[in-house]
Parts: sequence; C-alpha cells; structure tokens
Amino acid sequence: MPRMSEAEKQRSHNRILDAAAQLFRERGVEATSVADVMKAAGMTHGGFYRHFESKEDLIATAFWHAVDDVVSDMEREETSEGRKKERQGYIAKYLSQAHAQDSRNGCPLAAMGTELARTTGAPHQVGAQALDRMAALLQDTSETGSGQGLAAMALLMGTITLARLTESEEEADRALEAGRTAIGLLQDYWPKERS
Amino acid sequence: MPRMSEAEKQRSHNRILDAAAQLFRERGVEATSVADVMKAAGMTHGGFYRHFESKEDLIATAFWHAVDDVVSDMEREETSEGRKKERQGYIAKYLSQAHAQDSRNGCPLAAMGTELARTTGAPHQVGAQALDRMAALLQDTSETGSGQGLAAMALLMGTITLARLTESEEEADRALEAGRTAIGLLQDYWPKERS
DNA sequence: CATTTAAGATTACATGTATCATCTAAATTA
DNA sequence: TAATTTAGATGATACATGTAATCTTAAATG
Repeated sequence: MPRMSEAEKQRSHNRILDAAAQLFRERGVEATSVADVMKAAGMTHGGFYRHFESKEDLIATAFWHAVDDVVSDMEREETSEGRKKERQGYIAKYLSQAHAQDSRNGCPLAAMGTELARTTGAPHQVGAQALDRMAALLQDTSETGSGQGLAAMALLMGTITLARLTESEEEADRALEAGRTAIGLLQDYWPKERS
Repeated sequence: MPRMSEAEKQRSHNRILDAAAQLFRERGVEATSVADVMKAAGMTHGGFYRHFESKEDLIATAFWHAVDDVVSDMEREETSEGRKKERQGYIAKYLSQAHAQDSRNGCPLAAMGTELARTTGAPHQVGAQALDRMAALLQDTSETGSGQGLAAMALLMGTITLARLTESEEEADRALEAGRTAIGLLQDYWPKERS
C-alpha cells in the first residue's frame, strides 16, 4: 500500500500521536505497547520506527501533544482578566465527573504524572515542563512564583486521582466537591507576598 | 532445599510481601514482574503460586500491607487530641524531601493510586479502602465527612507527585512548601458544618 | 516515462511475561 | 523410623514485548 504523500505521512504521524496520547492516559504508559498504539492508529507495528526513534521518544512526544491539546486554548487568552474568567471554567471542568470518567481525554499530568516521575530522560523532562505550564495557568493574577499555582495544580491532580479511585459516583462526587471547596480556600486566603 | 517449617513459610510470605510493597511503589505495578519480586525476596519465581493466587492477588495484598505499615502507628493513638498532635508530624514528614525521594517506603496511594484506579477488582477495592482510612486520619477533630480529610489527602498526594516530577531539589522544595502552605489554609479556613 | 525513494506491511528476533507441572528434600505425622 | 506431605527450585508453556531487516508499492524526481 505504501508509499504515501508527504501530507498523508503527516496525517499518519498525527494519528499515531493522538492514539498514543489517548491510550497512555487511559491505560498507562507501561501497560500500552507500541503495537497497541499502531493498531489504534489503524496501522501495523512495523511502520512505527519511520515515525519515532523509540517508545521513549513516543512517550515524550505524545505526552506533550496531549498537554498542548488540553492547555493551549487557555494560553491564547491574552489579558489576565480574560484568563481569570477562563480559569474558573477550566477548574470547574477539571473537577467534574466527566473528567474523572474520561481519563482518555483528560489532564495528562493526572493520568501519567506518577509514571513520568519514575522515568529519566525526555519523558521526565516534558513532565516537569508541563507542570510549569499548567501551574502558571492556575496562578491567580497578582504574584507569580508564590507557589499558589503549584498548590492548585497539586490539589486538582490529587482530587481527580481520588475521584477515579473511588467505587461509586457518590464517593467520587464527595471527593470532587471537597476539591472545589479547597480550591476556593486557596484562592481566597493565599497569603500576599510579604515584601 | 524445601521443605521448611510453618514458621519459615510465614517468613517467606512476609519477605515476598515486603519486597512487592517496595518494588511496586518504586517502579510501579506494571513495571514490576513476579520474578522481580521473588528475586528481591531471595527466591526463584517458581514458588510464587504457593503463596498467592495471581499477580493481581499480590498487588492487592502487598498494597494493603504497605498501607498498614505506613498508617497503623497513627491509628493506635486513641484520643483525638493525641491524634491532632501526631497529625501535624505526619503531615510534615509527608511533605518532606525525604519522602519525595524515597517512594519505596512512602505513601502507597501516592505511588500506586493512579495505577490502582485503572484496575478493576480487588486492587481497585483496597485502593478505595485505603483512601477512606487515610482521609479519616487527616480529618481535623470536629466534623467527620465534611470532606476536609479528602481534600487534605488530595493535596498531599498531589504535592509529592509534583515534587517527584520536578528536576531539581529546589523545584521540589518549592512544591513541598506550597503544599505546606495550602494544608495550613485547609485547616484554618475549612467551613464549619452549617446545620 | 523511467528511476529512485521511502511509508507502511510482513516477518523475524531475542527477551520478558504470568502461569503451571514436575521434581526435590526436608519437615511433619503415624 | 517410615510414610506422607509440601515449600521452593527447575524448567516449560504460550504469549507479549521493543526493535529491526526486508519487502512492496506508489509517490516524487529526473
């Protein structure tokens, strides 16, 4: 069947990336094989190494692809006022039953963070970069680097992990509700820069 | 070499459990093979099925073993005043560089939570049970079921995950410090039961 | 139109996997 | 002490894994 045009190769490449980004989040990185990814992308595993150097390469690239996917909308917002508005919506979506039940399309850090932390090399690096990016988005207007964005990120990630760990929707809801309350406290009471 | 006395079998059993509890936390559940565990326990893989029905069985049992190990000290404290005191120490240890760097002996939920959430059956169940247990310990004196314990657990888990994801001790420290501040806010400002 | 190129399929490889049947020697028990 | 039991070792199974060489065919190039 090969060979295909440059444009079609790009499309294949993106299909692999999309499939990997979804499967890695849904089943985990270790639990997903290169063959699984290629099958989900509608190909056989043979062609894989025309697109990526190794599975490790795919992990880093697909993870970053997922981060872009989830985060770039909000980054386009230029004014800090516009962001503040969007941030509330983003947080509400993040702490929703829908997000808890759809890890496939959800926060890549929540789904793969633990696994990336255990890695060394490129996958670990992009994980750390993603953290910077997302914490910056969660940072409330005024002071950057106060740690409030980091705390918010930790709380969000922790909360969906708990919600996904529960055994009923009611319990998941209790976790999500607790997360919402806690995020509110961080926003309302985080100490001002003393300087 | 076999056969060994009943007492020695128990000791073997515990060695397997300890090894599994450590390796699962350090490398992850999927990334750890039954053979790895048995080798770390000083045995060959053949004897494994005299002790456990399956790897899934081991996962659930070893996870619970780790939870007991980490949590049972604090549960022995009877009075809620005694617990309150201990809780602060527990939280300080949890949000420490030492804990971030030693997942092997650290919080089982932080290390395996995401993976357990993806499981079905016994491993998922014990994960949910562990959450109940730990959230109860983090619950501040007064009102149970307010969700404050859940939020605290989410924050703690999220924070070490972030600390482990960073690429330098300084960044890890920033995450841990943010977590400490946030925990304080939860304790100080969590809304009283309206009733 | 002929030649070259390369995307993806096919196949192969060596290794790792969970599981289990069988073997062994020592502890139990009769 | 003799017979029985069984913990753990050995080895085999059947399959999944990451990687790579090779083949096929259509696109790109001349």
